[in-house]
Amino acid sequence: MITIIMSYEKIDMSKASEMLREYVAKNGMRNSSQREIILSAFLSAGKHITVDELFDSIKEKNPEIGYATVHRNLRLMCNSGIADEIKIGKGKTRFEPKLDHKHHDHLVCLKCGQLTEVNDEKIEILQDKLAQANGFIPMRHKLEIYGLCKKCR
Amino acid sequence: MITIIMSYEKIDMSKASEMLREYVAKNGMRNSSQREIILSAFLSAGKHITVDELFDSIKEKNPEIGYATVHRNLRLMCNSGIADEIKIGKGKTRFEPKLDHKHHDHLVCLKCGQLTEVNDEKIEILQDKLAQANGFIPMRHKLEIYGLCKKCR
DNA sequence: TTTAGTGCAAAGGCTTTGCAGATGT
DNA sequence: ACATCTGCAAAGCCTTTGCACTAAA
Repeated sequence: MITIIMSYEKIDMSKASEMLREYVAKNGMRNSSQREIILSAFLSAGKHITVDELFDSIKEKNPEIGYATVHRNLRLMCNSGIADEIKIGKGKTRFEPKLDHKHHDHLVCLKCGQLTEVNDEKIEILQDKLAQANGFIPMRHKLEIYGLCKKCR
Repeated sequence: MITIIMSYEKIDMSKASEMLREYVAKNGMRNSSQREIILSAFLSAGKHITVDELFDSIKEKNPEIGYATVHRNLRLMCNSGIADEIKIGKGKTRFEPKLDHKHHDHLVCLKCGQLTEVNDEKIEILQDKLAQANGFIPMRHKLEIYGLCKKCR
């Protein structure tokens, strides 16, 4: 079955917040008000966001938060399993929420740059087989299909 | 059918050279001895190579060739269809010969970083279907499977 | 000759880090 | 109090560019 995911499901903020606290506690780290602001801004961004974009969106209400802090916390979120880092083509590194957000692949429009999330179980299964046929233990994967989107075709 | 490509087929140097000359001629560009040296070094490198690695390998015999020239010519080769740029994970940009080298996907070992090239027709077909089901015209794609290779499992 | 290519060094763009001061615990 | 986190600025790292010079055509 092919599933097309056009936009994010609502992210469970309290669960994400809890996961982050847990990770922070386990690793002898501390909480901070900035971290919560960044987490909240990231989860409500609702798209594949760059560090700059997130920084800018936070700057509006919290101009005291620095770029490095945003960057460091984004990395922390990746480590704690809340966020995923995606690098597509020559574009900047982007981040997306991982929690309550199933694995998916990306359709990338070469004209307008639109990112659409898609998923196909059959492909997932074949990918695992392909890896195993080469004595490889697959753990995760990344599929990007480049072309022209509905609007640009 | 699953095809596992462990290493490069022999690259046809004269054909690549010809293609490059053609591209150069069409675009009102000129030839240069450096370009031929870089092309030759690139084609005989026989692996996914970074600009630095290529630069270093050329430096041995031709220390007068600059980094920028290697970089510029690598880009030129991409534009002329001889090379492909690949960006995997957080690693540096790598380049690989495209000519006489079929489309393939990559298995990336998370432990040792080994890159293995693989291909599966069925996946290719499903990918096109997946894209089309979303009104998308697929043109090319990139699949990377991360995990543990034979040696590291 | 004319103009693209080269080599050097410097500038860009993004990511990461050092450090002094602020802040959780 | 003590170690982490923050904010700033500076450093890194890789890629790209400006410019005077070299060399194809």
